[in-house]
Amino acid sequence: MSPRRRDAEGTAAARAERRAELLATAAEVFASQGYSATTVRKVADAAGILGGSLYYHFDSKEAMADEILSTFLDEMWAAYERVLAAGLSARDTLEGIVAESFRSIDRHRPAVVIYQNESKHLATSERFQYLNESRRRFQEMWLSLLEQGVREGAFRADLDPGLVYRFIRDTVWVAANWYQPGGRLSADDIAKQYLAMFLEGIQASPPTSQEPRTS
Amino acid sequence: MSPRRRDAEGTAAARAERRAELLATAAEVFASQGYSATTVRKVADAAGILGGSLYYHFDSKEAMADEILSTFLDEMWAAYERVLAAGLSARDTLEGIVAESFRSIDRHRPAVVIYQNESKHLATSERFQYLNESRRRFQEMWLSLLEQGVREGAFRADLDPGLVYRFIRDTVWVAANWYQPGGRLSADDIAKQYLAMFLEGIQASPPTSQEPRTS
Amino acid sequence: MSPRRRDAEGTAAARAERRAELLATAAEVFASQGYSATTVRKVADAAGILGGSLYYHFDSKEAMADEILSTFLDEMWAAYERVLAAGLSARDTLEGIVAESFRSIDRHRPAVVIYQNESKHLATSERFQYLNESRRRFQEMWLSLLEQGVREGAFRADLDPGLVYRFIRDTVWVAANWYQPGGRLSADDIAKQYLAMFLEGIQASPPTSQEPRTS
Amino acid sequence: MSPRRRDAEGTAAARAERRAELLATAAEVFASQGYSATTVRKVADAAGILGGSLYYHFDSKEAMADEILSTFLDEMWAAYERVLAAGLSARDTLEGIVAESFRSIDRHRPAVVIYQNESKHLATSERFQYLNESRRRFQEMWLSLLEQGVREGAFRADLDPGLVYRFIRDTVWVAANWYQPGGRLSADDIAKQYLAMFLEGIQASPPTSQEPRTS
DNA sequence: CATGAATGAGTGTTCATTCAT
DNA sequence: AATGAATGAACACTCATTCAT
Repeated sequence: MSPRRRDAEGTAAARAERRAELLATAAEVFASQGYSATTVRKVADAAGILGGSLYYHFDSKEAMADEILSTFLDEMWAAYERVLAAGLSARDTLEGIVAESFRSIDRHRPAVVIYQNESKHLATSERFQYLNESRRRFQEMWLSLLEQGVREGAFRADLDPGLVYRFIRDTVWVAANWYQPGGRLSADDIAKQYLAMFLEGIQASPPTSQEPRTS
Repeated sequence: MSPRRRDAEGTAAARAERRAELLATAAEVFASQGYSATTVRKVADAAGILGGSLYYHFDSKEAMADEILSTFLDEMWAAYERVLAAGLSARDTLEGIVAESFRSIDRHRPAVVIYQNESKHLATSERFQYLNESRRRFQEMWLSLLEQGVREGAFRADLDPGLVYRFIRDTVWVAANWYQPGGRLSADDIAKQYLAMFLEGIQASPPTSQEPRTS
Repeated sequence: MSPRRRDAEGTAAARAERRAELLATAAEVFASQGYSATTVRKVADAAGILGGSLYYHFDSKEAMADEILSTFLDEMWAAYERVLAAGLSARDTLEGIVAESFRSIDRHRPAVVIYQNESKHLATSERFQYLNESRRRFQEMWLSLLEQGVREGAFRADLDPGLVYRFIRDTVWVAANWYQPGGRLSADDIAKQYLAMFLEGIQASPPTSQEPRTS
Repeated sequence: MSPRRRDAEGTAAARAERRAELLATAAEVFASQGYSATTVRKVADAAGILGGSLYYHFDSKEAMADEILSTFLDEMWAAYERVLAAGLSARDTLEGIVAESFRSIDRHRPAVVIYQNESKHLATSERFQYLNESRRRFQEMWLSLLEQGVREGAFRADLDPGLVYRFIRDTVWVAANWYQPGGRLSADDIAKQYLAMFLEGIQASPPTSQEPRTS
């Protein structure tokens, strides 16, 4: 490797690293204060630079949100695809998807919060159309998964599929608002307990059928 | 009744009515566009008046949000108190609380959306301390209800109470984001299905022992 | 005329008048400092209001330039059309056009300066395409007028028409840079002398033909 | 010649050459986009370097404009002085000055455009006082030349000298805005035709007395 | 009750300039 | 010589708010 080549790589890598740092900071601030309520100066303050300096790295505030969200979504969908490609049962697929979702929250918590809170607003702009597309794809995935589960006899047939879809979707993603990486419960712990609630409910198991209820 | 007196009454009543109208409009816009992203002018446009004219009715944009949220919370807590005062079993209380929550969503959808999306941000200001207090009260209520349920043998004991609390809280409130009063599913329908999911899960019941498996 | 109607007219008229006042101020500043070098605040200062207040009246700095230029061009072309419609000889038409041009300078001096100095720059934006169109129309008018003059034997045939066109165009418009309404020379005075120079040159008349040159 | 010495010479010469290159580029961009509307980055882009790198060669954006204009003016005045020093007739001097002006435009077109469009604005700063001085000197030169011409019977006496001065000055310099070196008309062609217009006008000569009018 | 014009602080963004490398 | 990251002041523009009418 020639010195020149190493230099070029070095600066390109350093640049990418700085971008990533700044994006992480921006994501944190957007998530905690809300995208609209966050000024570019607040982001810059959190990064220890001046407002205008951010524009050396990014074209606009919108561009930062764009990069934060699309990076997160790309990674999330890649993980989902791996699960879906395995051709498991509906139940196992559901477990896999939920587990991956919590892993996404673990790795991209601020991005998930932004996605959750701002995507309705952002999606009105041309640039963020992929948010709408992601939402559609998400819905299709869940509805067909739930349908498959009912067909396989794994899931109850007496529930409205649209409702169940929203129930799971919301519950999983909204958890990003309180989840703390490195906290008492790991992402996998939460996934496990959430799955238990989704699948079996919070009700104590009824006495076995051998002991019929005396009403 | 003297004309003067009638006028005064008429004016006072009309004034209150106008306030309510304007607040409803403001709540709608705040909910759909986000509080920070909503300008006073947008609210005024939606109400068919000019921006400055809102200040005849309200002291500030913040005052509008305040009145929207506190009205909603007051009514919600009154309903919760009625349920809690009945001294029912944990299971029945849970049903009652969830049902009342969906009734709140039905009656105050925009307020609930604002509460959901903006309260973290708003609660940093002195004026909105009651949001923090409401959150605390909410948490206490749920934790003691869940504990009671476990004691009564109604709820599973193997789940983290804090997690279950957040699970239910989030799932219920986030529904305000998609619920449409007068839509296909009524608030009570949704409450019923959500309760079914909370309590029994989405998994199909295993075959009962009366229908023995043919091995 | 009902009071209501008079009120409506009154406020509409007052509004239009205020706009015109502010536009005149803006034109003055744009003309004297250059459009790009003029900040919105400078315009506002000159108008005795704050920077932001201009946006109650105009959408943008560009919108002000637009209104200034299009108002001027509309009036100028209307005047030109009146001259052209009279069907005069080329010489008389030229006199009329030049006279109208100096009247335009008299009435819209700042607008003419802006047109002269900034139109190349502004015309790159979609909004100002009419500047290009006006330039084309202007060129066509002059070229056909000069051609007509040559045909009629009124103008010399040994000059490059494109050159003569630019010569006259530039000389007339650039005068806006130093012309002062109410100064020593009136717009009509200047028009008369400019016409003398265009037509007959600055050279002293040669001795009459009765005294043929002895070379 | 020691290597050290050759290096030093090479460096100094190369440095001067690079400056000249960069100044030519800057002049081009300033002329085509306007000084205020031109960012340092645009100049650097046109030169194929980064914005900050220009500051190795020049102290500031203003310094570039300064060097461009003063170089042009120095050369122009040197040429004018040569013409004036020849002690010719007013008519021949005028021809010489106009011809030199078009040669200046040919050699320094961008500088002339900048001078034409920006000098009023730049001349407000201390650094550019020489622009005002040049203007004064220019005016004196022309006024005395015109006066001489009238005295000599070469120029008409019925025209306002100030007006004629401005007429010629503007017409000559403004031509820099459309002149293209290497175009259809050379600088000398244009000078010749402009002189014809200045001196004799664009009007066809009246029929000579040998061809008497038939009344 | 509402309007219309204004305020003034603040927003996202630009840009001339600096400087360590 | 040139880069790349940063500065800091300024810019066009927005917006919650005020107030005379």
